[in-house]
Formats: sequence, structure tokens, C-alpha cells
Amino acid sequence: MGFSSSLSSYSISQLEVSKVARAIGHPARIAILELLFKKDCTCNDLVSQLPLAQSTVSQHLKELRKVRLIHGLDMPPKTIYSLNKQAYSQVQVLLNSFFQC
Amino acid sequence: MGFSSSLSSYSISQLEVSKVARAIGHPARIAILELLFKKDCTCNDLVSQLPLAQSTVSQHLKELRKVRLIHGLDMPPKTIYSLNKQAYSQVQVLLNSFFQC
DNA sequence: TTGGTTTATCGTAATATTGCAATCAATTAA
DNA sequence: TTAATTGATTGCAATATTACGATAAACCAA
Repeated sequence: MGFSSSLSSYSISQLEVSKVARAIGHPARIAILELLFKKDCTCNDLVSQLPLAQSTVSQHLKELRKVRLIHGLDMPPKTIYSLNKQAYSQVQVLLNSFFQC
Repeated sequence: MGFSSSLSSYSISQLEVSKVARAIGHPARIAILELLFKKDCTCNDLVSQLPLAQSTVSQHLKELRKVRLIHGLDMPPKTIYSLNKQAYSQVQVLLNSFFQC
């Protein structure tokens, strides 16, 4: 990222909050989280409900996995994606505590 | 943004959540919000507490103003920045309702 | 008036993000 | 085996973001 050179100037919690915020900072990723909240999906399931190409959706899934908001179960050639409910509520708590004080 | 061509494919609330998430998706902007939570500041006040040039801080302030998380009171040549506490708690509610269901 | 202070904006460069088509690897179906 | 399906990855282009210095506008102090 553009600020990687002065990463150390920010606190762990500032970095953490901004990292998850950035991860959900795209409408497609919000849409993916909402769809996965309803039920587990394969990548193709998601592609058919989003205005994006398969490779693009796969990329967004990768971003969400990177911050552990979702979980991919490998069943080749399929991957079953699901919400990581634990991480999900941790993020909820994290954002809440940021906005609380 | 890169997804502006298919903006209409997303719901208002998906766009809204992702927009505020993106606004707080940078550690400098998180730091600014935290500093403004403690007390109102001028741009220079913030510059002296951040590892960034004045023009960069001004740019971040503009982003935060764009989503109305902060408020700028013009007292030329100074501008007094403060949290927009109302918008702040609206964002809190917005994110909570997203994570709730 | 002149000089200092403050902050927004402009110009520019470096980097990151987003999106797609094409392809590859791994599996299943025929 | 051969063909089809699935999804990750690669390569690439377009655009957005981040950061800085320089500058301009608006005010105050001397």
C-alpha cells in the first residue's frame, strides 16, 4: 500500500481497524458477505448473482479470506465458501470499540 | 472508482456501507478520527501529530468530510475540525446493522 | 504595506485496486 | 480416455489512491 513506508507510525489497532474497513470497502465484497450470510456458496454461485467475471469474484474472495472474514473449504474442483462467523463478530466488536471511544 | 460502471447493480445500502468503510480504510484517517474525538483540531495540529505532510493531511480531511464524518469550521486562515458526532453514530449504526444480519 | 500563518488546491509520481480474458490444474461425467 | 466443470492464477489495461512540494488565497501582526 501507499503508506507501507510509515506503517510503524500507526498503532496496531489503527492498522487493524483500517485493514478490515478496507476489506469491506467495496460493494461487491459487501454483497458477497451478505450472500454468504444467507448460505454457503461456491465461487460460481456468487458469480451468477454478481455483475462480475469469475476471475474478479475469485479475487474478491481472496481479499476477504486474507482478513479471515470468510472461509474456503476445498472440495476440488469446487470450493465451498462460508462466513467465518467468529472472525465476523470479532470485526463487529473491533469496529464497535473503535466507534465507542 | 473502478466499479462505477456497475454501480447500479448494487443496493443503496451496499454502496453506503462500502463507502464509509473505504473512508475509514486508512490508518491516517483512523488516527485523525481518534485525535478529533479527544478534541477539535486545526489541520496543523493534526500535521504535528501525524507522519504526513500538510497537503496530505488536508487531503485525508477532505475524504472524511466527503462522508460527513467530520466537520470543518472555517475561521480563516484556520479551519477548526471536529467530529460530526451525529454522522459518527449513524455510521456506527450502519455498520452494526450490516454485521447484525 | 509587508511579512507571517494557515490551509486548500494543483501538478506529478509512485503504487494499489479493480476488472477481464486466457489459461492451468484438479476433478467429475460420459 | 475424452470432454466438461470449477476455480485459482497470470498478464494486462484502466483507474484510483496516496504522498509530496509548490503555490495561491485569506487572514493577522507589525
